Amino acid sequence: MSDDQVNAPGVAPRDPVEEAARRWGERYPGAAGFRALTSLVRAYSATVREVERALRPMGLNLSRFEVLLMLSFARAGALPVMRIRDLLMVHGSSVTYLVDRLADAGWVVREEQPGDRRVSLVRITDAGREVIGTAARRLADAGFGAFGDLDDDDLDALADLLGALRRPSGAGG
Amino acid sequence: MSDDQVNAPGVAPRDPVEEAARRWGERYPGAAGFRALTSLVRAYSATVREVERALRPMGLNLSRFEVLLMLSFARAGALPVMRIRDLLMVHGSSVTYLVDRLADAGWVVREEQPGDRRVSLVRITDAGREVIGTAARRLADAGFGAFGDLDDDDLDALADLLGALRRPSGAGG
DNA sequence: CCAATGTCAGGTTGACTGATATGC
DNA sequence: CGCATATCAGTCTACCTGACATTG
Repeated sequence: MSDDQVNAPGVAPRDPVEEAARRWGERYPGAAGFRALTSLVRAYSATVREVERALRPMGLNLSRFEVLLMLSFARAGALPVMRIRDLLMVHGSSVTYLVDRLADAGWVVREEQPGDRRVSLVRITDAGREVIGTAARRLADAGFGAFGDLDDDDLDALADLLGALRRPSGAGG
Repeated sequence: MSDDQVNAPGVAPRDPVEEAARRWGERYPGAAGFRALTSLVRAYSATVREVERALRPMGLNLSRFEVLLMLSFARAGALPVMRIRDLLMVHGSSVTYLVDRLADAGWVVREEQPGDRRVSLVRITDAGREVIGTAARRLADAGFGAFGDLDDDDLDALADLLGALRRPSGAGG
């Protein structure tokens, strides 16, 4: 196994991820885990790049899109900052930053929550609903990055497997 | 599919990703694609957080780990900047930045490539080989984030599906 | 007083764009 | 000359920590 670019007969590991996984297996344990990790990282970066290209003309990136979408899905049309933080699995101060940007664009407003004045409710505006509707359809048209290349069965299987990663069975978090 | 989204009083909320996917399906096309995209984003962020926690004690993060690992896998022990860029699917200037950090730590050195003085070869040092060996075993011990919760069949299936995402079949780029 | 919510300031990371040298 | 390689300057995102005011 000392070939750099020479492929053994019948096998063509031209993909850098497969090549790296093979070399990992020669030296370290957990080659399947390494291959999955590397695939995840590359797929993420390729996908986010595509998705943000589709969103950019509307003044959105993926994080802002997600905040706005969650607000548009909320029955009350508004969510507390802490709730957005939990839904998106980001830091509280990141939510403050994101909401600032969305408020600059006029897509959300902050308001008090009656009954608990510590809470700052983030409410989507009509302009926000308009841009999120356009953005959602554009994103679907763009096939969600490269997800358009997969059929629904593959997409479901992928989402199921990925779901196990964000719900760690152990004591992680 | 399931109509049991009703929240009985006191019942824990369901998975936010599944909830969002359901609402997407009520309004927009491509619910399976949206679900897969959202799962990817959440799984990535949870996984990278775990992985970087495991690497941090050695002064590495995921990007630096990957550069050093690719160098340790290269037969010549060195790669041109452009080759690293292609392997990691990042910008050339990002590679310059990463190599600066690795060189600061004494894990790589830059040298000229004989025959083409435009090219700057990045070579891993003995110290670099030492740290990458330690880091690789620690990462495997840590289960590659939450990948340790999946068996090899699931990991292979996941990597296969993710592999399709980084090899766009369409006219995308 | 203590706990929770949210904002803010300051520092760090790393990715991107665009403008350069430099060499083929 | 065009083209490729790599670096650099400047910008932007988003994270983190810790402090703080406000409220329950």
